[in-house]
Amino acid sequence: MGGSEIRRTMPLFPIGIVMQLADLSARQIRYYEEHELISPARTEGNRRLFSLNDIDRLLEIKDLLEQGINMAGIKKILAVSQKESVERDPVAKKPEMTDDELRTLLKKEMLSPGKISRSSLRAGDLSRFFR
DNA sequence: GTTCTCACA
DNA sequence: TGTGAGCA
Repeated sequence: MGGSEIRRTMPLFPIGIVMQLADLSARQIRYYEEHELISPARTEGNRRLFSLNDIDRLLEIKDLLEQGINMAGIKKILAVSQKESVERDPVAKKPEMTDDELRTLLKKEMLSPGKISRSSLRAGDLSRFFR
């Protein structure tokens, strides 16, 4: 296991930030959670906290959804992705997205068309990820 | 101000 | 999926 794994699973972002990064409504994000497509952590106050992995998954879900795949299908595909990373030979090299690639993807999301109002984001939340 | 759950003129 | 209510 790479030490970067903990960085990706570390609960960091509230739903508001995730909404902007993944360009999904809070309703959708919560809906996907209900269907166990994601499982964000919770604060003591019951607020959801998403990790980079959660966001990565959300983007994947969004992608599949735009391809016309329904919840059942996505759930299945995501399950396979999970299974593959688990069954993946521990010794073998993992053809997985690197942290850097993930950051690049998120950065791209922030700067993608329609997100000119991203100024509020630079304030803190992600600043340390895109130094 | 933000997020949460619940419910639907 | 959106939206609004009523809380914390």
